Amino acid sequence: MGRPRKRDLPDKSTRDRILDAAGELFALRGFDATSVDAIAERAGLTVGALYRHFKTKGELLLDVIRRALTSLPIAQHMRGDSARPDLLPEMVQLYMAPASRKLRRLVIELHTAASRDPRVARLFRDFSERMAGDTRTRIESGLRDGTLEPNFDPDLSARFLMVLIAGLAHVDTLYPALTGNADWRKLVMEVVAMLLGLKQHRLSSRAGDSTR
Amino acid sequence: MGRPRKRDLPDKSTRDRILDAAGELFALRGFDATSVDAIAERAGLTVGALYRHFKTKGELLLDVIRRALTSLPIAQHMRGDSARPDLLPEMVQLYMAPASRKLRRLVIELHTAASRDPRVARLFRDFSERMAGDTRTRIESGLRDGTLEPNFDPDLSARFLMVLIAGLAHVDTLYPALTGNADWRKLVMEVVAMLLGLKQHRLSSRAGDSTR
Amino acid sequence: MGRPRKRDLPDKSTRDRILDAAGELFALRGFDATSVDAIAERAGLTVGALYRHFKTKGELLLDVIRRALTSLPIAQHMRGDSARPDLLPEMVQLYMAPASRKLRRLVIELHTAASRDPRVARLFRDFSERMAGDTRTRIESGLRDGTLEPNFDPDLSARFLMVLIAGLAHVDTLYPALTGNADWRKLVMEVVAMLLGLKQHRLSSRAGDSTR
Amino acid sequence: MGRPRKRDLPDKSTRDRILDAAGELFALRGFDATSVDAIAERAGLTVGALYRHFKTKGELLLDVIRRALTSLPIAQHMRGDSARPDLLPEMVQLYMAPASRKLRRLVIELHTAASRDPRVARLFRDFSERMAGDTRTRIESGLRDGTLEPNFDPDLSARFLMVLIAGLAHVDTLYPALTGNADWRKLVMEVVAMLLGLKQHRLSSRAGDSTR
DNA sequence: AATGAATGAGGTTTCATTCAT
DNA sequence: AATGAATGAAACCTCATTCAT
Repeated sequence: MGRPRKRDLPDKSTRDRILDAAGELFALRGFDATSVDAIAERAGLTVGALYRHFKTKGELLLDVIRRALTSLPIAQHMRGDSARPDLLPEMVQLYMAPASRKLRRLVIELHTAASRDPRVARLFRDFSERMAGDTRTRIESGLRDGTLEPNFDPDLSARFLMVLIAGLAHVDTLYPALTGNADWRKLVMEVVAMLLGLKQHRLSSRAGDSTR
Repeated sequence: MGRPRKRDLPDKSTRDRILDAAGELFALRGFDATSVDAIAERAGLTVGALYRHFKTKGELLLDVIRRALTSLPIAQHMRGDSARPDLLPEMVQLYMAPASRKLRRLVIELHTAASRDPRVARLFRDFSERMAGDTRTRIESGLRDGTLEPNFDPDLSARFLMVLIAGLAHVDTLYPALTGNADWRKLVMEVVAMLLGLKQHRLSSRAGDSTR
Repeated sequence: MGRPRKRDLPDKSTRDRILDAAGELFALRGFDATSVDAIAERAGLTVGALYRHFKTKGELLLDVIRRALTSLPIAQHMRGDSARPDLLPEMVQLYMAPASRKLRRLVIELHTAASRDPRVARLFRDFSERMAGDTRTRIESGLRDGTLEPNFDPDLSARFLMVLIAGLAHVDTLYPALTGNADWRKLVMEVVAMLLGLKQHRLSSRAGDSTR
Repeated sequence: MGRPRKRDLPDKSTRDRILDAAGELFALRGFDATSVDAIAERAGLTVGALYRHFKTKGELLLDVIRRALTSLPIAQHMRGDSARPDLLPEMVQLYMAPASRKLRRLVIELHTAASRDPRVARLFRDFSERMAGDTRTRIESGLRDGTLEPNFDPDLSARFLMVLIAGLAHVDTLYPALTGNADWRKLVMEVVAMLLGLKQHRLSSRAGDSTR
């Protein structure tokens, strides 16, 4: 009882260790199926300590998501030069990679959490809006410098991209085989390119067109 | 204790009443957050009665999903003449309608359940494969009779459509305003048309293309 | 619903079929662990029917035991000529046989039930008294005709025999290997013989004595 | 909700309090008929607390029995000098005393539990073997130093003693009056003495023999 | 800042019993 | 005499949360 006798020095802050643990478990088993004890154990401490850092399990979820939304590879990626529209296809590419499986899992959990808890929903909507805005800016920038020839309204295209990403999160559940299928990834990239009006891609799409 | 004296005649079978109640609640609050008591109460029974019809809560979920997968408007829709590829856009249209909100909610719950329970995952994958197969057949049929000029492999296109539908389920969470936006629906339909190679749509897409 | 459409003619009375089923299950799994549904199913009918024959599960246990106490091989055996004391060792012999395992199991269940339910306890005590009385009569009869030379009070010897039988019921749990061990059975028989003062046995006991 | 503000200091460890409570109730009403709530209440806790100490009710039974088997007066008694065979009759004497009623009750419960749960059966068989081995050692020791002149194989005699003890556990159910009967106890002791080949007892037995 | 035993409410499941048919 | 759906109470167990240490 009392403070721990010693312990391998925790290079990360306790708070971060908890957020990491919770994030992994929420993504793995879902919010409801993850017990506070399990989180504490994975973080290397006990419930009591956890409750010194987070008021309730719900708050913890909120913080996990808050952090995920900013540290998500997608979000990170987008923080780059907002004038470069070519980062958009790159981001989708990255997101579809077999290695991003855990990321896709977390996105699903995020959506689920948002559909349950209004506070999460709020956070999530704000994030989604920011993402849509950023994407729109990139499209418009591409339009100005002639890199893109968009077929559709940039705002709606941007939102479509986000919806598509939401759908792609479910690929592992729907068609597990697709993750490793190069043709599949190519198809998705074509659609993205068509959506943005990316020039060289449209050509490649035409080419594919004529061969059939 | 024991049997009740009588009761207002339940026109539907008890089993169906339970499945209805469970379906609604699962869609509304999710599997974990729905208590067996709540289901029983909504079905107008006691828990004990529920357990005479379903071995466990998990089995109940399985049966709810089984039924949903066959009675889902989408599935129903697809049961029509398999030679008519124009049903595909129609189906997507229907799915995006504001009125289908509950349906989209259930689809999310389905995905979540599938990512938790391997048995649900199995059921779901089978269903998804069937849907993909059916869609592919329609595309190929359109290719033969000249209605479609697909740009891509019909099988992959079919799967993309399913992934897109999964994504569209999240529209209410991501961008609630889109549901009522006609331009948005038009954009989605264009993408679908492009995917299938639906002739007139491709032209309209081209047209939009040239105006910008 | 209603009466059954037909069924394989039940040669035994329904009541007996229920008692048989209950007896087997009680012996197998114990009273508490046996559900009324299981009994009904094994008897080839449904709960409702069972409850037409027995008021409660407790009453059913009582009747099972009542019947067991009269139809038990032991009891049957004892019904023979009450002047023949040699039936006593025979009975013990029979009781120890590997084939009587189920019987021993039921005896344990009986004891357990008696230690739980005062009504069963009453029934059981009456039965035990009868058995002790019968045994005492046999011993006294042997004493009169010179077959036996009892070392102890016949009444106490008789009771000791019953206690020993209770203990022997636990052999399968305590030392499963003993059931098939001839030396073991011989030892028990020696003790029984010594208890009753059975003449030839005492000699054989003496013989064994001297060889060691 | 949450932890209570304080409480009368529980001198015993919580774990022990639970084991005590469970032991008493199991002996009193049997395993099945004892609810976890009842145990918790008797131990002065809530169920939740109980479950922090024992994984399931079954594990609790196992631990109760484990503790009983080592702390049982019988087992304690036997831990004494293993060269003193005279402890055996003493132990039986103690076991038959009216005051040992609860002990006998627990022994029955033990047997019942063993016949239900294979894990309990295992524990119990190990214990029984140990007891038999110890008893045999004592008999052989008595044989060497001339205190005993066993009539039978020491190993079988030892096992018979254990079976007899199992039977004696049922005395309260079979013939409640015997517990207080000195003649009865004398008879049992004679049989034990005869079994072990205890010299003076054999003589007294012989003596009784000749007077009849 | 951390421990971990304890609470209390709620979850899923089982089951003896009843009663309309 | 039989069916079997339904009841309601109680069983076992889990878990977020608190608090003395």
